Amino acid sequence: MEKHADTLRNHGIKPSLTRMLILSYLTEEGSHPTVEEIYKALIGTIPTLSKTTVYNTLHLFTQKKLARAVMLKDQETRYDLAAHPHAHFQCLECNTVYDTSAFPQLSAPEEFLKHTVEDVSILFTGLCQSCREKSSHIEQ
Amino acid sequence: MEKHADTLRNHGIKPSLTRMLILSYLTEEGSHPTVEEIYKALIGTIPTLSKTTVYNTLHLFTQKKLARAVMLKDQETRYDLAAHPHAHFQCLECNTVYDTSAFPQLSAPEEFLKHTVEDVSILFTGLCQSCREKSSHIEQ
DNA sequence: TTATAGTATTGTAATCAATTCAATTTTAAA
DNA sequence: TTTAAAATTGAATTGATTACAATACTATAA
Repeated sequence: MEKHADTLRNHGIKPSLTRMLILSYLTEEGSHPTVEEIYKALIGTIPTLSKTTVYNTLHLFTQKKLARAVMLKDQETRYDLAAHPHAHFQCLECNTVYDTSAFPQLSAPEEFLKHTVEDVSILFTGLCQSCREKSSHIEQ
Repeated sequence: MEKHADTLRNHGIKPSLTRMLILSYLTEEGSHPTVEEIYKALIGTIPTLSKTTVYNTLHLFTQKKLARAVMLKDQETRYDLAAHPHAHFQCLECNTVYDTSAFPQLSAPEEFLKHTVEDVSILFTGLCQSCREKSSHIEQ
């Protein structure tokens, strides 16, 4: 837990219990959770937790570059730790999101060099293995 | 206009006037418009146009792979023609979106090869030239 | 032409993620 | 302590999107 406090301090964030638990969830639980998921996971531990606090905290983390908003073909925004950049693959059939461990090598196009590029996000979409197998079954 | 009708037919979409005008807007007007922008642009020409129709049409276009939903750090979904894939740069300060003409060369990571990758979207984020200049002015 | 079925369009109501904001609680410093 | 600043809360609101039932349009066959 002290590890999380340090991480927060290192990013210029005062380590409250709520913040440590949200960071802990981002670190230890499954990737790219939504605000709703985080809220539901922590309301048992922090009975007074408000969803607004989860929103506030994730905005703060994102601003301080501790977390990153992952944009998917989805309604809800999802969050990842900024320390582990990875590309995503999202199945358009079942909406499951898969991660890469490695981040594809990619440099910014020349046209963007005049801007200050701080981050890149890469999203592959298509049909996942499991959905492809299911649909080929049906068609036969 | 007949050109647009052909494009629609080629994608298995029956060419109604509304659909042609929406396609025309996507083709000729600025990139990645929102539903709201398309609606406002066309309500003068089609006075009975409903926003639901714009939503329906864009869903249809996307499904038929004529258009693509562009995911940005934004509330509103934006749409582009699928025929012109390009990466985007979005300024986190002013939210302006810049395009590339060229699409960065990028192959799917090995871990994704078992899935059927149909599309890739790439989003660079940071501070655009104009905002960087503005903010350096202020700080001096 | 008329009837009919299928498709497209419309508008209202509902949904739901996200934000606003004022009130309350907590924390830390004087 | 006292006080000010920061963090958290919750209710109300916003705004994009969807659901859905009603209406309008289109095309084909009798």
